[in-house]
Amino acid sequence: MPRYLFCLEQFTKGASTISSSELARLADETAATVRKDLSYLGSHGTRGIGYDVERLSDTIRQRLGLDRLRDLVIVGLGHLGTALANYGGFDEGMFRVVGMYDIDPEIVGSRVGGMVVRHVDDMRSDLASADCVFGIIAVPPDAAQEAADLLVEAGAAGILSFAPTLLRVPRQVFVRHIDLATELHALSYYVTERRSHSERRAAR
Amino acid sequence: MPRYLFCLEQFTKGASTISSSELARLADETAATVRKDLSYLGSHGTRGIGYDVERLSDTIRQRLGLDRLRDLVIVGLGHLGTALANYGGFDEGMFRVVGMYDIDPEIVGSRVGGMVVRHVDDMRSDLASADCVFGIIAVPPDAAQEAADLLVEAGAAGILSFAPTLLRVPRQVFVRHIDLATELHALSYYVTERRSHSERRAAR
DNA sequence: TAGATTGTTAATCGATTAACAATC
DNA sequence: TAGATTGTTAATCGATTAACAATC
Repeated sequence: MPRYLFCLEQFTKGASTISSSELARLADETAATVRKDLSYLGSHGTRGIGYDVERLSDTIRQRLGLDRLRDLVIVGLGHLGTALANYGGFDEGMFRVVGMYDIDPEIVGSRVGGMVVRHVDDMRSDLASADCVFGIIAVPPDAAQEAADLLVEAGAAGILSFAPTLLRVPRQVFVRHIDLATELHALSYYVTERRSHSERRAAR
Repeated sequence: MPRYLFCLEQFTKGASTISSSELARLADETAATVRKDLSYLGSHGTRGIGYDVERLSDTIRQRLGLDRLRDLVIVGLGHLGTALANYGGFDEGMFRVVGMYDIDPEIVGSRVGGMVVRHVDDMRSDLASADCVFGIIAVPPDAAQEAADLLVEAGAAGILSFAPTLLRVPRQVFVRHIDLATELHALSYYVTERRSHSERRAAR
């Protein structure tokens, strides 16, 4: 579902309406699946015409809980954290960075993207009044679990981790995990699969 | 499948054997599914004991085409590209960075992680003799399509893109796409879902 | 032998697809 | 009216699960 939204946002530059087959092509799906998924949203397209891009985007955003602003904190302001902090897509996407934390004295106190990096020890009190905060972990592997613990203590509702480490967190905290090695493995898998397919085809 | 490998690698510090239920817990799966998936690999566990961690890892790696070294190039050496270049997990994971490319004169010629960044125009000739190369795109959104085109021309077999842009590439090139906004959307979705669940539960 | 855990079958469940009436 | 495209049903396909014999 986030993928549909992503494709729609890419597409906005074009027409104001999109058909299920067009969206399917963009999202690498079949038209039938797209229609099924969208009808599940209770969303209303127009027969003979397609879906209103703007209206559909709004409906999906609402469904994803993106109708109100979400607060983000970034833990770890090395190269990765800095890159994430400077990522522009937050504004449109209904996220805003409300805090940046590090443990390195050289980094704490410096400015990244117009915001002063604070010490991780300040996180808990900083976020005491926040309602629903998402944490992004961009620290070295050894520090990832500690960062997760701090985020949990500070009341984070969800964590997005870029560290190649399995995190132990209470069940009520959602964790998503982006691991470069895993992504490369997946890529390698597809390429290997396809190659052996064409080899088999060539052998016939 | 890459996820199993990831979990196994995390686990290695412990015992030399792992049961389907343990692996299931780590990978957020059911024991039955794990056994089904692994049996599909033709892998052999031992009844009453479990799976040999080392042997299982090797089997999965082989299946993923990770039995031989894969070459990587990184396009875009800003903060994100630099973070990726310094990522340590390549060595164990059977990937190695063979080239770094940028277009900015301030970056071209500098050293990142012990390797000199070259100009994107050099990529094609640099990779002429390479067999199976994966490209990582870590450039700003506007430059992503251009980077993809260059990688395709240079003969990349797969592309991992961190740019929030839909890429047009020939069908034979595999693309994986990591978009921060999409990940956050997914996180937001789960949290929203769960919250409305517990509200419903509370309402009863 | 007793306990543990795999490998695999059969049953269930859910997701995808084809197809077409509804309708703009 | 003719063409296009949705929304939805019914059929198919695949994935997950339960369960248990096999066996270490």
